[in-house]
Amino acid sequence: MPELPEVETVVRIIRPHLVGRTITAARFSIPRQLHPQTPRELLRAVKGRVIRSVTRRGKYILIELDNGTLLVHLRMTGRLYVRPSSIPPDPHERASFSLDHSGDVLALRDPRTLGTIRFFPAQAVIEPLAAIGVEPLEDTTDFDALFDRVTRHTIAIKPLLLNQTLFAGIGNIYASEALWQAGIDPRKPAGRLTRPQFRKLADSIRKVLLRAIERGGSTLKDFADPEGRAGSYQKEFVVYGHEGEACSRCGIPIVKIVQAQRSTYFCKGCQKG
DNA sequence: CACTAATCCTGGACGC
DNA sequence: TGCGTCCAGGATTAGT
Repeated sequence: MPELPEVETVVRIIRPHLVGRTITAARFSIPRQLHPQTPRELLRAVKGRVIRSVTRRGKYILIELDNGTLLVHLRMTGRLYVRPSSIPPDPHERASFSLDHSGDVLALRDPRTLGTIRFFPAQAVIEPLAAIGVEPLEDTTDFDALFDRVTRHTIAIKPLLLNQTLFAGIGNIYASEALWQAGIDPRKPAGRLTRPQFRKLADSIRKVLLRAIERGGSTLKDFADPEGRAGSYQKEFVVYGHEGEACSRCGIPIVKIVQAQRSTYFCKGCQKG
């Protein structure tokens, strides 16, 4: 479910409810989601610890404690939210952390149980983040270096955008949307992108993601922000899910293809670059 | 490196 | 109403 804008939305909303709070208890119903740790080990690591910060890196959520970091990934259907303990847990709630004082609960709802939670001690390397690529919204990127890395590949640009070691946080929806914005054929081999094309693509990615964050992310089936409100960016999808409809730029019907076992939506009329 | 398929799962949509 | 099939925002791995 969640790509960068949805994860960013979640982080912004839960952060003020979490920072400074102490975790007093925790429950986990699907041990596999904690692998390689056990529920007992994770509980022992977090109980009594104070939450220092809540941040995002790519699609990962980092909950920094006074003794280490909880690394949460929502995968396809995960939702992370804070609820009052007076509200009963959703049937699909797979993990919960009780917080001191207000009686709030930080909860992971995840019907497909593909999401993950892991704890890394303070001095440990957070290995899943080691190879994560550049943050698309930050302007500190060494553009030439990234261009060189991207154009080293021969695979099509769209599936390459899903590779988290280049741009971090782009998922299946925003990959299609950004390529349409940039007028680039998703089937084009990455190595054949010109420097101006890649520049335009990077700009389009930033614009699409920023706009989606403004809209509170996209809501398809499972995503709602932690306060239960839905994001609305899906109303602005130009190609994703619009197979057969006329392209808003050139009028040619949007087509759906499959690349690397994932759906890609694009316009053959105006994505010829 | 790249392509393909399979895997981890549940549930909603759709066709009959 | 019920059942079978397909599909889904992600990521990893095995085999070719």
